[in-house]
Amino acid sequence: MQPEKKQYIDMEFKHQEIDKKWQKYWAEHKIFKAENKSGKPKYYVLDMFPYPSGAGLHVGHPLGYIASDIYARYKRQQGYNVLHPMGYDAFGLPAEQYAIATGTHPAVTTEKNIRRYREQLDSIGFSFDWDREIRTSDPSYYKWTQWTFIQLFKHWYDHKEGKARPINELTDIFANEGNGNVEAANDCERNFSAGAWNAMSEKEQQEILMHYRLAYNGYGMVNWCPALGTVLANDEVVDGKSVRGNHPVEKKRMRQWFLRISAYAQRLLDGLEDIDWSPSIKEVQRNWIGRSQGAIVYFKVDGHEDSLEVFTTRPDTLWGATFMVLAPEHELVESITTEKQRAAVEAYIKTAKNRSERERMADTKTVSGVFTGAYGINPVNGDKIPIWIADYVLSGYGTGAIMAVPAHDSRDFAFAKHFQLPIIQVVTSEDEELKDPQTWEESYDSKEGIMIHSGFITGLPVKEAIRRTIEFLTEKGYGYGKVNYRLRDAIFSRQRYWGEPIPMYYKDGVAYPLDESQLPLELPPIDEFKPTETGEPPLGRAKNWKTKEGYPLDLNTMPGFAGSSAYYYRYMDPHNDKAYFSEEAIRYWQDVDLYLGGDEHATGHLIYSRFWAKFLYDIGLTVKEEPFKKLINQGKIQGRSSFVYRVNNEKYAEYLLWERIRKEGMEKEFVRNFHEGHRKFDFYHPGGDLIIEIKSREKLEKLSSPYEEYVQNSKHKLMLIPVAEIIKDIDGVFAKIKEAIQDDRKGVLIKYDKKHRLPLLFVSKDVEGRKVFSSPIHVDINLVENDILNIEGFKAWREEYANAQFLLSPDGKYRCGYEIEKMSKSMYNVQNPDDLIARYGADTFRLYEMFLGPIESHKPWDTQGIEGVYRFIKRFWRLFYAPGGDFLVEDTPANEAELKVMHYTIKKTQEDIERFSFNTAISQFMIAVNEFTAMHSHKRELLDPFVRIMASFAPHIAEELWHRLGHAESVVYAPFPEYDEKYLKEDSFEYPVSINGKMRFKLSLPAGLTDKTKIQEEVEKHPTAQKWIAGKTIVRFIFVHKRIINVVVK
RNA sequence: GCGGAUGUGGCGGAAUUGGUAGACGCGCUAGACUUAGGAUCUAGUAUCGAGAGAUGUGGGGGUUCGAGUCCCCCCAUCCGCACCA
Repeated sequence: MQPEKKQYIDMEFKHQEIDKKWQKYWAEHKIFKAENKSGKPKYYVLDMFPYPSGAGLHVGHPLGYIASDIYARYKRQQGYNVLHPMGYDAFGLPAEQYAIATGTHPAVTTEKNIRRYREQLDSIGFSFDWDREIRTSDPSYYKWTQWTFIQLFKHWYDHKEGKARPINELTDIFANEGNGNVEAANDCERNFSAGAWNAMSEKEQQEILMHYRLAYNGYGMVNWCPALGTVLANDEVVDGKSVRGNHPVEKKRMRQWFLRISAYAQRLLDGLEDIDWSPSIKEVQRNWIGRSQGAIVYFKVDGHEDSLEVFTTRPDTLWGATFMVLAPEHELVESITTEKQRAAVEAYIKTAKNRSERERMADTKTVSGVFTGAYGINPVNGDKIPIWIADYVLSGYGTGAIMAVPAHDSRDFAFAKHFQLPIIQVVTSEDEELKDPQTWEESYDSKEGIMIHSGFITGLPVKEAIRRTIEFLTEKGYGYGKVNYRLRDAIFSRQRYWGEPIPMYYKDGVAYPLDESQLPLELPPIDEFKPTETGEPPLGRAKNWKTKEGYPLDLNTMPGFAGSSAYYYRYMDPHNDKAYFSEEAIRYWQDVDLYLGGDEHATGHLIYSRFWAKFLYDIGLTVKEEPFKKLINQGKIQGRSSFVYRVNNEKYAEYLLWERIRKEGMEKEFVRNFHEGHRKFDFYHPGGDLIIEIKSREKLEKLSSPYEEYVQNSKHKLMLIPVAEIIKDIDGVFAKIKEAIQDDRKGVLIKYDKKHRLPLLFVSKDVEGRKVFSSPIHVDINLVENDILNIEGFKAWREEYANAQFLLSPDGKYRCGYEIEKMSKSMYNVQNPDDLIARYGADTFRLYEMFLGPIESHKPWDTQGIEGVYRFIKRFWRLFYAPGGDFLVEDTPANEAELKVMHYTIKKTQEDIERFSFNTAISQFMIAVNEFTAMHSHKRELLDPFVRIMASFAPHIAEELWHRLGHAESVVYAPFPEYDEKYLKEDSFEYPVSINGKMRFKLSLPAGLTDKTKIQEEVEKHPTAQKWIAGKTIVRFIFVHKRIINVVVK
C-alpha cells in the first residue's frame, strides 16, 4: 500500500511547492522575456515603479501590480508581444536621512531594501521581464537622466513653431535680428538688436540665453525646507509643509536650476483630450495648469512715467473698476508711494513680510491693506482711481497687480466695504431691479448678463463685451488679450546627496554643461552626508569635485521626479550604452499602452513625465507625444483596525450605581452632578440630605481633610465610596446608601471600608452602557477573528494586560469594535503579504486582492474574506483530483449544459478582463466551479479551457494543472479560448412577468417566440396573472424579447 | 467657496444598453459527516409580516408600461484646488 500513499501526497494541492516550482521554471526558461523584434503586435503594460522603503510591501502595494500582471498575462495569451518591466525609483530622502543618522551609505540601504522587495515581488508570481530591470540610482541609468537635462539646457521653446528648438538656432536669430520678433518661452526683460547682441561679451550672451533655455539657472522664490536642508518643487509642498516628513517650508529667494515646464502649459492641457485617464485626474491636472483667458491692461499712474500692468479675465468690467491693488512685493510700490503715505505703506509691507506663507494662506478672512497715495488712470474712461497695496493680491500670479471691480468680485467687494471705496455695477441680468450697489450684502456673480454703465459696450452680453473690449484695448495700445497659467516652472536643484549630480560646471560664474562623453557624472564618495560647515550642499564635501580642467562642478543633485520622468522609455532598451534607447526599440514599442499607479502622483510624476515626453518628442527622439495611453489609478487598501474598550473605572462605578438606582425605581429621588459652591458631587439625595461621591481610593485619601472640613461647614451627610467597592459589591454599597438616607445625623462623613482592589478592565463592544464608561484602544488585528478577541493572546500581547479582566458579551465572548483607517503600524492593522502567501499561496492572495472590489476604488482589507477565495481554489483543484488523490479528468465529450457554463464563463471573463473588472471575473470563476462541482463535471473538454482562462489570475495552480493535463509547454502562451455563441443559445427563455411594473411570476416561453398576441394569451392563462388581472382590464401589454413582459392593468 | 468622485443587506461588493435589485464572497443561523478541523458538505439569510402581501438602492420630486441606472432639487462622505484677479 506504500505507493498509494505516495500518490495521495502528490495529488494534494500544495501551494508552497507549486508556487516555488513554477516561479523557478518561469525564471529559468525566461518565459516573460520580451523581444524588441517581433511579428506579433506589441503591448506595453507598466506599473509605477516603487521606491524601495525599509518597511517592505504591505497588502496595499501589490494591488496595482496584480491587476497589471493579469492584464499582461491575458494579452500574452491573446497573441501580443508584451513588455511588462519592473524597476526601482531608488534615489530618495529616507535612505539619505538614514545615512545622516547612522553613516550607512544610502546605496547600501537601498540595495538591501531592493533585495527584500524583489523577494516579495517574486513570491507573488509576477510576469516581469527582469532582464530589463532599471534602478534610477545606477550610473548607467542616470547617465541618460543627466543627458536629458543637458538637452533641456541646450534647447529653447519657440511658440511660433510650438516646439523646442536647439539653442544655436536662437543665437543665429539673435545675431541676425535681435530678439524683437522671437516668440519664445522666456523671462528675458531686455530688448536688443542684432548689433547689440553681437557686441555682447560671452558672459553677457550666456546670461541672456539663460532666460530662454528649457533648463535654466536663475533667481526665484523657492520653497525652502530648513529641516530637510533643501528646496522643494511645488508639488512636494502641501499646506506649507513638505510632503515627505511634514516639515515647515518657507519662501526664499535663491539661485536654483529650473525646468521651463510653463512653456508646455498649453500642450499639457491639450494633450489631456486624447488620453484615456480618469476624469478626476485630468481635472486635477487642469487645475494645476490653471489656464485663464483674459487680457493685459495698462493703467497709467497719475503723475508718473510708469504704468501698471494688470491681468484680468474680465476686461468687460473695466468701467466698474474703482480702485487698484498691488501685491506688497510689487516692484513699483516704492516709486509710486507718496511721502504722506510712505510710513504707513512701509509698516504694512513689514508686517506682510513677517507673516509666513502658511499664515497668509490660512487667513483669508481678515481684510487688510493700505493706500499708496497714488492714482491710476482707467484707460477706458480716464477716471482716476486710487492704488492700494494688500496681501490678498499675490506677487506670483498674473502681474502682481489687479484692477478691483468690487461689484462683481467677492474679495474686491469685501475690500471696498472695509475701506469704504465706491462700488459700481456694470453687469445686470435681464429681469433684475437695480439697487444701489453700496447697499449690497455681497458681490454679484456676473459670468453672464448684460453690460450697463459701460460706455460703448453698454447693452452687450458679457461674452461679446469681452471681445469688443479686447479689440478696443489692442487698437489703442492700452493692452492685449492674454492667456495666463498657474503652472510654475519646476525647481530642479536639491541641496542633497542621494540624487543625480547635475552635470554642469562653472567658468567665470557662467554655467556650462559637461560634454556628453563625460557622462555619467557619478556621485562622489563623501565622508558625511550633511551639508558642509559653510552651508553648502553635501557635495561640497567631495574631494576634487571639479572638471579635468579644474572648473568647479555644480553642488546640487536632481529631485526625485528626474529619474522617473522618462524611465518608461529606458525599459524599451535598458542596456543601451550608446543612446537612451535605440530607434528600433522606440519605433516598435512607441508608448505605454496601460499604466497603473496611485493617484497621489497626479500633479507630480504624471505632469513631469508628460513634459519630458513632449520634449523628447520635440527633439525627435520618440514617436508619440503622450507617453501613457491609458492610465488606471488603483485605489488604496485601507486598514480595518480593531478596538478593545478600556473601562474608566470611575465612570463605570457611577454608571453601575445609577443603573442600580434606576432598577430600584429611585431615579426621581436623586440628583446627578450636584453643584454646591465650587464643588461638584456625583449624586445627591435631597430627601435624605445625602451627598454621594465616587472616587478612586487614592483620590479619596488625598482629599480626606478637605472633605472633613466641607462636611462640618455644610451640615450635609457626605458618603465617600471608593470605585472598587461599587464594582465589586454593588449590593453591599446600595444597602449602605439606603441606610445612610435613613440616618438622622447631619454634617457627617460616611466612609467606607476598603476591601477590594481593581484590575485593569476591558468591556466588550455590545455590553450596555459601554460608550459611557470606556474608551477605545487599538488592538493588534492578529489577536482578533471575526471581531472576537483572543483573550489569552491579548493578555500575552503586553505585560500591562497580563492581569486584565473582561466584561464579556451575553454569549460569553469579547467582541471588538472596528474602524476603517489608513493601514499603518501604529494602528496595528497591517497585513503582511508574506504571511498570507505562506498560508494561502500566491494564487489565493492574487485572487483575493482582486476580488475585494473594483480596482479603482478604495476598500478596506477584510482579514477574514480570503478564506472564501481559498475555498474556491481548493474546489477548483478538486475538479481535477478527488480527495483520495484519483485523477478525475475524463475524455468523454461534454454535454450541452456543461458547454453552456464553460462558454458563458469564457465570454463573461473575457469581457470583464477587457474592462478591468477583475472582481466580477473571479465571481464568474466561482460560479463555474460551483456548477461543475454540482454536475460532477471532470471533462477535459471543459477543464482545458478553464485552466487557460484562469491562468492570468492564478498562474501557479494553472501551470501545474496545465502540465498535469498533459501539456509540455507553459500555459503562459496557451491561447485564451474562444467562446462559441452556439452553446449559449437557449431553446426557451424564462420571462419575468410584471403587472404594473412589479415582478409577479416567471413564465418560460420558447426563445424564438415573438408573437405578442400569442404571448399575451399564454400570460393570461397563468393563474397568478388571472389573480392580478381579475376585475380589471389590460390597457397595455409590453413584451421585450428575451427581457421582460409587463402587463398594465387598470 | 469652486471642481471631481461616491452613496445599494451586518460587511466587501454585483446589476455592462432604462427591463427579475442584492450575483459572488465574508459573516451569521440550522443541520450532516467525522480521522474533532483554521476541514468538507447541505439548507437558510434585505426589511416588516403567521401568511397573502407590503416596503426597499442617501432624501424629495419628475420622465417612463417599467428607474439603482435618465432629468431637477437637496443631504452626507471622500479627494483635489483655493485670496488665481
